[in-house]
Amino acid sequence: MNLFTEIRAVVLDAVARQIEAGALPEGLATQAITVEPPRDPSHGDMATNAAMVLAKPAGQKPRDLADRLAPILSEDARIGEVTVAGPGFINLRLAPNLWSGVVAAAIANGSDFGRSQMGVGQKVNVEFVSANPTGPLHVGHTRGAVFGDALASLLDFAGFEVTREYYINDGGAQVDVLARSAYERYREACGLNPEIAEGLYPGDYLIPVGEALKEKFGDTLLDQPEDAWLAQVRDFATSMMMDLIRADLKSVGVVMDVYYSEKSLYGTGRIEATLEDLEGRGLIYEGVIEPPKGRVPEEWEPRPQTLFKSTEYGDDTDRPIKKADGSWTYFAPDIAYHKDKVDRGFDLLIDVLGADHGGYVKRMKAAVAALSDNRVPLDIKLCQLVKLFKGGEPFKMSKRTGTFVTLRDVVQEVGPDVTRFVMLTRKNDAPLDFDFVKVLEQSRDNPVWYVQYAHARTNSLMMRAGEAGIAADDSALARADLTALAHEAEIGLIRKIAEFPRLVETAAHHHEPHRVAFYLYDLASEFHSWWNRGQDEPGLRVIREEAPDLTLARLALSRAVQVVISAGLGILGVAPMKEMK
RNA sequence: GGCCCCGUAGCUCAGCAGGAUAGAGCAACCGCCUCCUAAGCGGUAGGUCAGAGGUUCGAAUCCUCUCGGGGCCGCCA
Repeated sequence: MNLFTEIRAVVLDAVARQIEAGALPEGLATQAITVEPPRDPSHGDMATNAAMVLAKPAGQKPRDLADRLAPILSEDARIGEVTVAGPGFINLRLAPNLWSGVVAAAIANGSDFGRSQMGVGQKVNVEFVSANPTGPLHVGHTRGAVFGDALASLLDFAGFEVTREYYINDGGAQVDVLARSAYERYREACGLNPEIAEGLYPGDYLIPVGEALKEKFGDTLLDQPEDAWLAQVRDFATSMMMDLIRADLKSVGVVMDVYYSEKSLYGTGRIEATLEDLEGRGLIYEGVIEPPKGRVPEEWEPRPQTLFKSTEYGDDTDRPIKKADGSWTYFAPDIAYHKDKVDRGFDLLIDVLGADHGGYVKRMKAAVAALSDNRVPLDIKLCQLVKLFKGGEPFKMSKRTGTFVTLRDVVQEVGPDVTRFVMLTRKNDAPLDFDFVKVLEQSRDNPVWYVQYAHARTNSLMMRAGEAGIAADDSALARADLTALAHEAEIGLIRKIAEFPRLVETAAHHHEPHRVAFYLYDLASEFHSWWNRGQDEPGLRVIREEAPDLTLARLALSRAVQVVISAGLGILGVAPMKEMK
């Protein structure tokens, strides 16, 4: 239930009636008409810009139009006072029972409060993390993992049918490097000295892989030429790395629906077929790329390559799909992979990538546009860097020695819930500061703690009620007389709760889960504020044994807040806390 | 040289699909604990929304340009 769309329908109906009566011309565009909370609550509960939007196409003055719409709107039982203000805003005061209805709806729907049908069951594929299967996930991947997962949950909540997907880059040169690195660890496990040459992966996490190789192959791979062992060691190591990555993801609460192997595309003719498809559209040709201007590489030599005409779809230059030696570039199988997503019937594709992939965005969008005849949109969300701090001091990591801060390090230090929430308190395209000390601080400038505290407080109120012998289960709360909630702080809180369904839809529309985190912080703030009023004015306390009806109504409001926090945290993948330790 | 992202209060950042007087936290200052968790709450102060044009009844928001910060730019993925 979204009160704003409900009232917008009333406005649109009023406009339609004006058209019927001949007071407005037919065929007016109404998409731009909005119903939203006014910035200043004294203006009313909701405001619509209908008169201003329609004034020009209708050839009428906005005030006149508003004056005619106002009486029609006030006929609706859900609307109380209607006023026209400023350049032509129509301010609406809602019937009191609409507000109390919000509290009742929240309690009745529980953690499903705010679910939307906006997605109308459209199929969305969210591809995220997709880290090379060559080692454990690090902090940067963590942000992508959390962001992608929360975005997927958000879209699910908004009525889309969501698939979480991981693309395993197991087809390129990096898995050969992995194999060679693992082979050295295998030699080490066999009692030899490993020779970890420049360019190999030096990390300790390959030691168990070496041991497992010995377990499986004994010493049969020793002193064999690379050709003899590369393929099997590669597959073995890749598979172990994926087990590691799956476990990493699970430790932050991320579970993928699909793991899609790049290698599985090779030798199936899928890549070739995809390129034939593009060729059939005249988008593949042999050509020479211009060197990048202003930054000509040292040894630039023009060479003919197989190119994809991505400039047809807004890219800056055409892109190679084959290397000089005739093998595929990374781009070719990736096009086939995205074609596969289109063929699987997704209506919307979302790729979550690191910011260093910025140059990749246009070509991939071009490819998907071409392959789907512009039917399937591809949105690419780039996640910016995570800067680590410890108590305000930059937390340096050394890439040279192969020690980097891993996802596991972060989760072990602060826990999955804090990791997730903090990573979502910034929009994806802004850099994020992550301070191991600050995120655990118990203060208002730590949003995780503050929101959890609000939830715990609502829980504590329920406990107190129980101790006082007040039945405060949901069925009892459903019978509360909510008209008792008349104080401005209470109405303000209810307003905030009423915004939640609308917020879910806008956040989902923009593919921006961080909006949920900010909303929860605001809601928590209003709740703490209300609670604290009871400190100064005992009459405003939630639990007042001498006023059972009022107590019940306020407990219902607290419960509604609890439900919304819980639903919002659910989208972010964070477990609400029942008490603060 | 080109492309992408960013520029909002001293600091860190929000700003809802263009709407009314631009918001929050921190830092500063002033108040509030015999009282449902003061790990908190209330209040004061603080901004030419980088700059200049344009579109619009209306621009922090959309378009163009300039300046500043970051990222990317064939044979890596």
